[in-house]
Order: sequence, then structure tokens, then C-alpha cells
Amino acid sequence: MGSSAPHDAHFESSDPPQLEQNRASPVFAVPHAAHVSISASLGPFRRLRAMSMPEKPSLDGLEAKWGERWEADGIYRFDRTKTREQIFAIDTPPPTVSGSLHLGSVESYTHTDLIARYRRMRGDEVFYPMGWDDNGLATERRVQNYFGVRCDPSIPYDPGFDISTLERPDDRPVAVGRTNFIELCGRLTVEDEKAFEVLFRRLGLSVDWLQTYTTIGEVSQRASQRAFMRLVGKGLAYTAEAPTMWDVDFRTAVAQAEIEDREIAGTYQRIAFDLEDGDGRIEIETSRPELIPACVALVVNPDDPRYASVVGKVVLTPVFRVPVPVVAHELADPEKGTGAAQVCTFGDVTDVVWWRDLKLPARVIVRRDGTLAAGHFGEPGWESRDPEAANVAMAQLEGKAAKQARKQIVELLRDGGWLVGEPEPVQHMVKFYENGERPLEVISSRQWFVKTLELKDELLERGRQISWHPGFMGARYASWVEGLNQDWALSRQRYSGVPFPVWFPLDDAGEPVYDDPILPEEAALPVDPQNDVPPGYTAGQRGAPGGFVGDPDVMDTWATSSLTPQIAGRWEDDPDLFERVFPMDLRPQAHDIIRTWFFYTVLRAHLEHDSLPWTNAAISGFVLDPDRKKMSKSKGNVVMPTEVFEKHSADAVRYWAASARLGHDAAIDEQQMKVGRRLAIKILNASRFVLSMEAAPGPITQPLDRAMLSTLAGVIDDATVAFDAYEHSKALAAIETFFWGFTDDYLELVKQRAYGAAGPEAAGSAVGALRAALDLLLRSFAPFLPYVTEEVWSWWREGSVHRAAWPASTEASDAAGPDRDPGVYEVAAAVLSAVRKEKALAKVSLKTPVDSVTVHDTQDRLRLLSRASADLREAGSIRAIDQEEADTFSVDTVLAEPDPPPEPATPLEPA
RNA sequence: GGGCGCGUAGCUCAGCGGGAGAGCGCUCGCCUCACACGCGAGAGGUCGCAGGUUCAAUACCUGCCGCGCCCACCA
Repeated sequence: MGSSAPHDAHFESSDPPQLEQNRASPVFAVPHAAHVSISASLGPFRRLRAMSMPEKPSLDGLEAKWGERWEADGIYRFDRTKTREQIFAIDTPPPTVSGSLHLGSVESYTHTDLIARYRRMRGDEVFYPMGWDDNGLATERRVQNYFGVRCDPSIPYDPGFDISTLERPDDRPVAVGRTNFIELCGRLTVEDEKAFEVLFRRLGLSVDWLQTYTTIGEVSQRASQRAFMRLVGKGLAYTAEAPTMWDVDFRTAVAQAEIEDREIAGTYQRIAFDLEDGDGRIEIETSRPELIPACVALVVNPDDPRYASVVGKVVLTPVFRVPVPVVAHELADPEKGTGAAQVCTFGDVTDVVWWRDLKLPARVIVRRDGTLAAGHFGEPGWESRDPEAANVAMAQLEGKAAKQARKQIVELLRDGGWLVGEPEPVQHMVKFYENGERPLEVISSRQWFVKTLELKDELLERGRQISWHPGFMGARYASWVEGLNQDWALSRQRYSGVPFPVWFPLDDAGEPVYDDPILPEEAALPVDPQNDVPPGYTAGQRGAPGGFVGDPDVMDTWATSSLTPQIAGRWEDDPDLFERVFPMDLRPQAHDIIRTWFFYTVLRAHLEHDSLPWTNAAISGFVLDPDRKKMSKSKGNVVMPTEVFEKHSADAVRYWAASARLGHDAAIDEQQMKVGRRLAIKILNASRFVLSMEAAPGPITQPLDRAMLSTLAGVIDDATVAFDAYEHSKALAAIETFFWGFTDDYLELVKQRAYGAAGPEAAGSAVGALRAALDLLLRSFAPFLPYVTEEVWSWWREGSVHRAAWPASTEASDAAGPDRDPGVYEVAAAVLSAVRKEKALAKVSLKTPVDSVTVHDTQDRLRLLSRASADLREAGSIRAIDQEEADTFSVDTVLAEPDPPPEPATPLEPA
């Protein structure tokens, strides 16, 4: 599927995990000359101060401290002098600022940041902008609710308008003019955007905050208007009067992508249509009997023998007595209902297909607000055998919404004897606007469309060219494209959004000439046709016969959002930048907007640039409310991001997010955040311990030290491979598992030696290995836990860990030197663990001395063990370790009698 | 109706052809000189069900069952 499609991104996972060696920090090969001299010459207190390492490290305050420093130092600043090959460009999702930011966003934005930080450490110059989606219906609704206003375009602009002094006499929304309304939108979204930025900064997103844009901003308006004009120029965008899905509450057209199915209660009525020749009746079933006055035909399947004899005949509609033909069409399903269906203008999308294919007339009775219009029976196009009765019946329906009209007509049908049997209640699927409350109607209106249907195959191919992470998400895209059934309805009869850069000339009668739209010069963009005057006209000609009128609509919010790569890349406004970032490398997003943001972005890049907008897609799953899965807690406990930041720290929340794989849903899990917090604290404490060792780091000579670093080299390889495959959770798990073993086993094993128990040389090896490992571990954890790693890094390293190189396994293996069998570490840890177990079972303190330990194991492993036996004896307070060859590993431990005299430290055995 | 994903310890999940794992929770123990915001340990699972392939299946194939999501012209 998508993942096997050809691509030429420069960071593919087939790359070996070796890195840009020139970028690796020159750490332990020549071990910190400057630092060593400090250690050697000063006491521990002075040394701590020199390293500015706190006595009692804490997570408190790290977010404020490093958030400021990163911004002040420009750590995440994008360097636009880099070439396209050096740049990794991310098409960041612009969140809808009129919604609230919840943990789902926190999760997926963290996923993006993990990739950004990893790529940056791998040496890429990361282009990581941030956008705010602040146009569209969500903004309008928030402004309406927040200020208690509604938009009335007929009210002229009031420059002195002041919302704070606005009076609401009866607590109802106050009407304000269009421009004032849009100004309120702008005012509120600015506030919302500030709040979002605060939250995102706290989360530690490594975006370059200089690279921000808003979808209602001038750059976005110019880009969307320009792109739209070019589509018009190529004949790919067109205006047409056509039946379109329509929300009767928002009173706007909506596109297929914004439609969702919902199951609602309805009723099927069986209704009889009389054949005009008097030769019987045809029964149909419908859930929308109120549309009978709009019925223009009955349709049956051409192969349905039951109806073969009536095709071509004429029936009279019940109540209204309108003669309509019986026609045949393949889409008529013999299995459904009676096998015959009424065709109305328009009940649903299938009606539109029949209407179009069979070239039927239109009798429209649904108004834009969803109420039924008056009939015109007896007039042309509204023929009836009994127009008087039809109009009387229609008058009873007029002005009623669908539901009420339905009740009414059922009575009329029953009275006239057309109702067959009793209405049958059913649950059925009905189309809704995703933000809507009532079922969509199909209403004919003039809209702008973008051609998409004829591009299906090309768009499917584009989908196959993208590397999807995880791969199966490509199927979502494909099934969406395959299911497209209408061109993209681009216009919205709303106010908040990018206006169409279009005027229409008015003919002598003052009617718009839609076939001859007037477009501005590109240089004049952005324009507002409601305020701006088209070229060649004067302001006084607005609305006058022979003059012009501005297109009153705004574009679908996705018309702008689908251009985020172009907007962030400053397409045409800054061609140099655009060249360096487009097509981008990565689109990160959640799976719910594949049909919208993802699809439209692919479409726009295909149409405008004949290319993909990006080469990789990282698709996050959903975050599930824990309450929804389990028994609901008595409180409606909504977990807010700020709360969990306070409670667990940003690093801890990131840890939770990073634990979730791409493409898989995750539950909100505060336990997991606690684990993350514990990990962060552990990193602080373990680091402080490692860095407070008094012995000078020296050459790494001891077998256990070499084995540990050798093990770490393998871990780094695993993590690197995982990251390259967009499996950040796997990378984290590998690093974390090693780290806990590092603190629990390795630190314990070498602690005494590092203190000098086996002499300065052996101590130097331990301290050298500890510091080498710490350096590598901090860099490995840096993408996940940016705050705590930066804090520790600052204690002893120059610069930011987030500008350091991602660790290379060769750094660890080179530091380990030759003769670095990781088995030494593994066996020593296993024996230490077995001894601890004995002590735990005996319920004695871990410092309880052990008289003797007998290790049974294979010859090879025993040989490895003996190379670490001195460390093992120190760590477990073991007097003697005996070995016995055996097939399977086991340990016999003889604990010392209580109160034994302390043993002197044993000299280190030769390796 | 079609497609995708998931069903492994109480919970969240990893493993995906040869020993059933982690963390949390639970139980027991330890003030061990980095960390009690800590440390050590233990109990706990017929790896959804049924077939098949294989010397060997939790893992591969087929079919069921259950959960979730996506898509569908749902009269």
C-alpha cells in the first residue's frame, strides 16, 4: 500500500543508524579536560557549584525556566539559508482555536514534536511552523455565544461600535453588521490564540514561533484567493446552480466531506399512486411523505418483473393529483420497500442522480430554512388533475418544517385513502452536517465547485505515493476517494472566512451574469468584494443595473486549510523560502480529518503544483476518555491539559503521549503520567549521583563498564531504527528499559568501585563509563523529556541538548573499546538480582552480608561472570562467589549470620 | 453491505514461529551513604473461540464471536 510506494525522502529508514559524525559531541574520547581539572583540584562542594548542580534536584520550575531560555536563545529557530536537502519541513496542523485544547491534541502534537526533535538531532534543519485555524463556522459560533451577538449582513458597518457597551434588552442575541461581526471574530481569536500558544509552549513543542500563521490572516487570504483564481483560470473551479447538500439551520451549502450519517427514528409509510388509466395502483414506501408535492416520477428497476408492464405509464400523485411517469433506473433496488420509489426534487442524493440521469423536471418545495413553500399547482410545471384541491392541501403544509409537514400530509393521505396499512416506525440512517442538528436537505442553489470527481484515479495514485505511518491508514484515504460522489462544494453562505475574489456584472435588469465573473489582478489580493470595487467599475455602480455585485459568500474553511503547506511556506510571497520547504516532508495529523484536511491538501497540491504536498503522513489515533470505556465516575471528570501539566509536569504528560503508537487509540491514563514523572525525577537523581562522583573519569578498562556501554550501543541502534520507522513508543521503551537497568543494576554494581574501593584506575573506568552513558542517555531521552534532559545537560555540558546530535551507537561502542561482550553486564545483573531475591524472601535488609554465592550456569556465562565478580561482591556484600557448571542458570545464596564483622574491600581481580 | 484496526495478567499495553512479558494496581519486605516523589521482591494468564499449516503456534492461514473506527446512492 502507501508504505511501499516509491518515494525519495532523504531520511528513509533504510539509512544505517550511523549519523553525521561531525555533529556528534566530542565527549568522552578525550574526556572533558576542563572538567577533569576542576574535579581534581576542588572539593565536592566547590565542584557542585562549578557544575551548577542543585543539591536537591526538582522538576519544579523547569518548564518556565527552559521555556524562556529556549525562546531567548532561539534554540528552535529555523535557519532558512539551508538547502531543501538539509531541511525537514513539517506541515503542522493548525488547531481550531475556537474549540478547547484537550488531551487528544496534546497527544498528537507531542507525536509531531517527537519527530521534529529527533530530526533536528539527526542534523536536519527542521521547519516547524505553527498555524491557528481561526476562520469558519466554529469561530462564528464561538463569537455568537461569547458576545451574545448574531450577524445580520443588512446592517451597515458601525466604526464606533463598542461591544462592551452593547445592551441586550431581552437577553437575546443582538444583531450586528457583517464587518463588525468579523471584527469581533478577529478580536476573540487573537485571545484564543494566545491561550493556545501558552499551552503549546508549556507542552514543550519545539516550533519556531516566528513561523506562525492564521487561516484568516492576510497571508492565508492572499494564498487562498490566488489559488482559487488559478483554479478558475484552469477551468477547475466553476460556478453552477445545482442541487447541493444544505443545512437548514446554518443556511449554507456543505460539502460531502462535512457530512456524517446518523441513525434517527423515522417512519416508513406505504402510499398508493393511482395509475392514470385507472388500471390499478402502484405502492411505494417512503420516510418523507411530505415531499409528495415535489414528486416528479416513480422509479423501478428495469429488470423487476413486477413492474415491467407499468414502466412508461403515468400515475397520479396522491392528494395533489399530479401526473408523473413511471420510469426505470438501475439504482432502484427491488429489495427495498415495494421495489418502487418516488423521485422528489429533492429528498436525497439518489433523487438527484435519478433526476439528472432521467432528465426529470424539478418542482422545488423546500425553502432554505427548511420550511415548505407554497405550491403553484395549475401553473406551468405544476400540472395537476385537481389544482384547486392540490393548492388547498399545499396551503396546509406551507411554512411547516419537515417534521410537522409530515404529520399533516399523513392525515391527508389517510383521509384520501392513499395510505396503505399503518406507518411503521424505523431507525434509519440520515445525512447530517457534522455540526448540524437537523437532517440535511438537498437544495438547488448557486455555488462554486472544484472539480474532483474526474480526478479520482489521479488522487488515488497520489495516496499511494505517500508513505503512511502506520501503513494501514492509507486505506482510509483510498476508501474516501473511491466514495466521492460530487465535486467539492466550495462556497459557504456565511461570514467568517475568506471571501471569493469575485464580482458579477449586473445586466440591464439588475440580474447578475454568473457566467461572466469579474476577477481582480493577483497583485491586488486579498480583496473583499463586499468593500472593494472591481477593476473598471466605480463604487457607485454596486448593485445598480449595468453595474456589479460582489460574491457574498465565503470559502469553505478547508479551502484555506488545504493550503497550509503553501501558506506556511509563503508561496509566491517568498519564493526563496517556498523552494526550500515545498513539498514538505511530513504531514502529522489525527485520523478523523483524512477526508478533509488530508484529502483537500493532496488535491490542492496536485492541482496547483502537480506534486504531493508532502512525502510522509504520521497519523495519530484518538484519545479516549477513560470514563467512556469504564463505569462513568460520578463526576463528569474532564481532564484538562493545564491540570495534568500542573499535577504531573509537561515531561510526564509527554511521556504518556509518547507511549501511544501512531494510528492506535489511547486512553487518558494518569497512572502513565505518574510513571513519566517518576522517570523524569529518576533522571535528575541518577544524573546528580553520576556527576557527583569524586574520582576523575579515566579510560574505560573494566569489563563490566565496557559491557554496559556495549549494551547501550545496541539500545541506541534499536531506538534509531524505531524512530526512523515512526515508532516513537518503541524507541522510548528501548531507552527507558535500559535506563532502569542502568540505575538499578549497573549503578549498584559499580558504586563501590566508583568510590575508589578498587583503586583510582578502576574508579576512573567506572566514572568514565557512567558519564559516557549519561551523556548518551540524556540525548536519547531529549525528544521525549525535553525539560529534564535540558536541565541535567546544563549542569555539565555546553549548549542545548536539543541542538546536540542524536546519539550514534558507534559513540557507545567506541567508548567501550575492544573486548566488550555485553554478556558480562547481563550475567552480573542476573546474579545480583538473584541475591536480592534471597534477601527479600528472607525479609532482611539489602545490605545484609552474604557468606557465599554459588552460581550454576553454562561455561561461557560463568566465564563472563568471573570478569565482573569483584563488582558483584561489592554490590551484594558477598564474601565469596563459587561457580558450578550447569545447563540452566540458578544461584544458591548463603546469607551471613546476624551481626557479622564488616569485611574489608576486596582488591579487584585481574579481568 | 464493503474495508481497516483490535481482542495477551485486575488495568494500560509490548511481544508476533521454538522458554508467556513490562509498567501500574495488589501483597510482602527494606530508612542500602543519588533518589521514601525511593529501593527490593512476590502472587496473578487454558495469549477471544474453532479448525488448518508446521517437528513446533499466543504469533502464520481460514472461518466464526466480540469491540472500535472508516467508507457506502440507507427510497
